[in-house]
Amino acid sequence: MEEKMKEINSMLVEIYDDINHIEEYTIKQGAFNDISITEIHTIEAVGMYGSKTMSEIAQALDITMGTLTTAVDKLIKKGYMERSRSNTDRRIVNVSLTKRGKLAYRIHEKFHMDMVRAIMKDFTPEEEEILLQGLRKLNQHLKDIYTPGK
Amino acid sequence: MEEKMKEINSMLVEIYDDINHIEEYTIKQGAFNDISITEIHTIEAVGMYGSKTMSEIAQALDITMGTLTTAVDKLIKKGYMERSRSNTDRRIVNVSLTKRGKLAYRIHEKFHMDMVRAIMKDFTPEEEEILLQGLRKLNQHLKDIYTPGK
DNA sequence: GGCAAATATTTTGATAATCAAAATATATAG
DNA sequence: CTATATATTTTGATTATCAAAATATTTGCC
Repeated sequence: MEEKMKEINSMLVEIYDDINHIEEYTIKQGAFNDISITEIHTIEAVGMYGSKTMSEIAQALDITMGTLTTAVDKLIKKGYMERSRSNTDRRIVNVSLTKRGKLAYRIHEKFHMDMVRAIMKDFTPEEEEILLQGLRKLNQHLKDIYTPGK
Repeated sequence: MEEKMKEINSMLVEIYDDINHIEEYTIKQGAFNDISITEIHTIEAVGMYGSKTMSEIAQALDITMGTLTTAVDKLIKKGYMERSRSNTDRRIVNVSLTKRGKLAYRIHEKFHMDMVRAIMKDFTPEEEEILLQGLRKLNQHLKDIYTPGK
C-alpha cells in the first residue's frame, strides 16, 4: 500500500513536470513559436467561439485583470486576439480570437487529445469507464479541499 | 469515444490546476510561509541527505545555474540551506539543507503523501490499479515524445 | 613545471508573469 | 443629478527566468 502510494506520487510529479516541458517544447518547435505556454492558456481561456469579457478570462485563469490586460495587449500585437468595447455597456471589453488565434487553439487542443489518446491506448471500454470515474472522484475531492477564489 | 476523451482531458487539466493551487495555498498557510513553491522544489532537489553540487541541482530542476545561484542565495539568506566549497575541487560548490530546510522538506513530502492518500481513499483496488496503469502509460508517452535535455 | 583548454560557478543585463493599489471610465440607484 | 458600484487599465514593484560574459580552478600535454 505504502509502495503503491509512493509510485503514484512520483508518477504524478514526473507527469506534472513532463507536461510542462513538453507543452513548452511543442510550442517552441511548432508553427506558433512566438508565444509561451502562458499565452496559449490565455488563448484557450478566450475560447473558439464568440467572445469573453476581461473579468471572465481573468477568473478562468485565476489571475488579476491587471496581469490579463498586459497579456492581452501582447497577444493582440502578435495577432492572436482582438478587443472590442461592448455596445450595451461601454465599461465591458470583449476579447475574441483572430483566425491565427483559432489555429493556435486547435493545435494546442490536438496536443492535449494526443495525450489522452496515449493514456487510453490498449484500455478496454470498461477500463476507460473506470479511469473516467476515478478522475471524476479525484477532481471532486480536490475541489472539496480547495475551491479557487475562496 | 471522442466525448469521453474530452471529458478525461478536461478532468486532467482541472486536476493539474487544482494541485497547483492547493500546493501554493498549503505553503502560504503553513509554518514556512516565507517560501514559494519554486523554492520548495529547490529544497526538494537538494534532498534530505548529504549535499548536491550546483550542476546537479540545476540539471534536476532543468534551470540554468545562473537562475539557481540567485535562488540558492535567497534560500541561504532565509536559513533553509548552506553552501560550501568542495575541498577536493575548489570549483565545485556543495549545497545542503539546514535543520529548517529539512523540516520544510518533510512537511512538503507529507503534503504529497496526504494528497495521494486522499486520492486513494475513495478508490476500490480495481480503480486504483487502472488509475496507476493510466498514469504509467501517460508517463511513458510523455517520455517517448520528449526527453528533457535533448 | 607551466600554459592552454576545459569545467564549475557567479555576475550581468535583459525579459515575462505576476500582484496590489491607484486611476479612469461608465453605469445604476436613489 | 449625484453618489456609489462596476469594469478595466495603469503604475510600481517583485520573482523567476535566460543567455552570455566574467571569474576561478583544474587538467592535459609538451
